[in-house]
Amino acid sequence: METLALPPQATQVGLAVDVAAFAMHGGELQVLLVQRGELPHARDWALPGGFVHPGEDLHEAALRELRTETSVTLEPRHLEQFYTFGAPGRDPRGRIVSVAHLAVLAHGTVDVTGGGHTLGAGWFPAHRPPALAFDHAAILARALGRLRVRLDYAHLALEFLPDTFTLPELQRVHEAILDRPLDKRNFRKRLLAQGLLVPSGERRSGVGRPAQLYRRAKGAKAAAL
Amino acid sequence: METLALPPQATQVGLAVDVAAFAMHGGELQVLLVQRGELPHARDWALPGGFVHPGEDLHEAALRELRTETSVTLEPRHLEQFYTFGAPGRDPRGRIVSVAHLAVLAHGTVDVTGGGHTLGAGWFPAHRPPALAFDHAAILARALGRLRVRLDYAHLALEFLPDTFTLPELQRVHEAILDRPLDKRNFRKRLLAQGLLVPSGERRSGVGRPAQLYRRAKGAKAAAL
DNA sequence: ACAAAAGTGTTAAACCTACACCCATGT
DNA sequence: ACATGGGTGTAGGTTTAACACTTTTGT
Repeated sequence: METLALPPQATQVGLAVDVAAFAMHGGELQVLLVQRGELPHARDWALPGGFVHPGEDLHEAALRELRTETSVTLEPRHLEQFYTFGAPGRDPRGRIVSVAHLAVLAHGTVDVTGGGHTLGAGWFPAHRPPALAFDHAAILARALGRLRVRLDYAHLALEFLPDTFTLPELQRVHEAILDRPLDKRNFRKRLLAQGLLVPSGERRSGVGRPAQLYRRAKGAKAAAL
Repeated sequence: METLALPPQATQVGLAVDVAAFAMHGGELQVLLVQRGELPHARDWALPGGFVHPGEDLHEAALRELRTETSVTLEPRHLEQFYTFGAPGRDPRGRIVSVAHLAVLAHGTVDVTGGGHTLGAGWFPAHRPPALAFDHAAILARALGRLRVRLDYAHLALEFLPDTFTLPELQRVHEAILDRPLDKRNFRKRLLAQGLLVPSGERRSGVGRPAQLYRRAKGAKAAAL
């Protein structure tokens, strides 16, 4: 079987992955961007990404690009392919098809620096990003849409937080992703009714009344897509 | 810009599209399959698909493969990319990445014959398909999942029917996609409450009381994804 | 007249939304 | 004591699910 040849009509294209990686910082939803060091679009900001290696899975490639183009070394809490961008003119270097991925990074993934052939890396407000290279603005917009859908559905909001967290913190994650305020009482009722959260100790924040800490209930895994 | 070269690390892969095309026949949800005429998997059934041409959009490629591998000449009523399959070992001929598409064909698209290098084409029960080539069983399973999600959401069920249709016919589409029975009264209430359907003339079916015909309300376009 | 499929309403439970005040802590 | 943010309940409207009989036609 290994000896079968590709048929002649098989278009060869460059295969890339791009990653829209999100995290919460300062109560805001932020997206991780890198500053390109090479043409085309040198010095422009872009989503981390690059070419898939031979024999490498798409998922692995996305993980690798995240690690090598930024200083992020921990595994993302969530990584999911969400759309493939393949319009013929999208990259001036030729036919390059990019499989876009959505990643959620653990809380505390703050320090990012460039790696590989990037000039730097940084966090930017996900809903108000700077100008982006290629068609990355469209990719980011679609990533945000997918993130919104996943909120209800799976328990993806928890992946933005440490193992233990307070309900107000979780609410801020939801609000940041939806980009609108939510009612505190209704939010609590809904989340606690789902039975995925169990209380633990107590905690004092810097200011105000201390909040109850929760962790995800054992045996609560994210729903299938 | 056109003169920029692909960087050396750009893996070249074969780029393909596969199409899971659905229609209703005999009250059942059916999927369109072709019988392969070439190695690998000669004589096995597979989703229609093939290599993207240079300069061709993914969407166009999916339309073309549908036309040339089967006798389907009308535009699909719906065509949407839903997932990209790129595991290194999925095709014995080498690294081939397939962007999978979901299509809905108009009611009455019955006669299908093979084209191109296929031995034939035919309709099969979508929920109980025959053995399929490559990883096409996984592709089909995911297509069915997406179809289910789109039911609620957009008004995709209407695309399975002719311009005018009865409510029991529409209900059968929903039931076929969900693969479970629905309550007649609740179904009607829900659908009519959406205000997307307007009644027209009357119609007699072969047997039993004739059913009211409906058409989609003017100005009701499918919701965005 | 009978067989076959279309059509029709009500009720209970669950869910969603809006809304305002008291509580526990640090300074 | 006061500023800060955490925590709590209720009522109205909407949505969902379960459920059985009558109507219209063709044979």
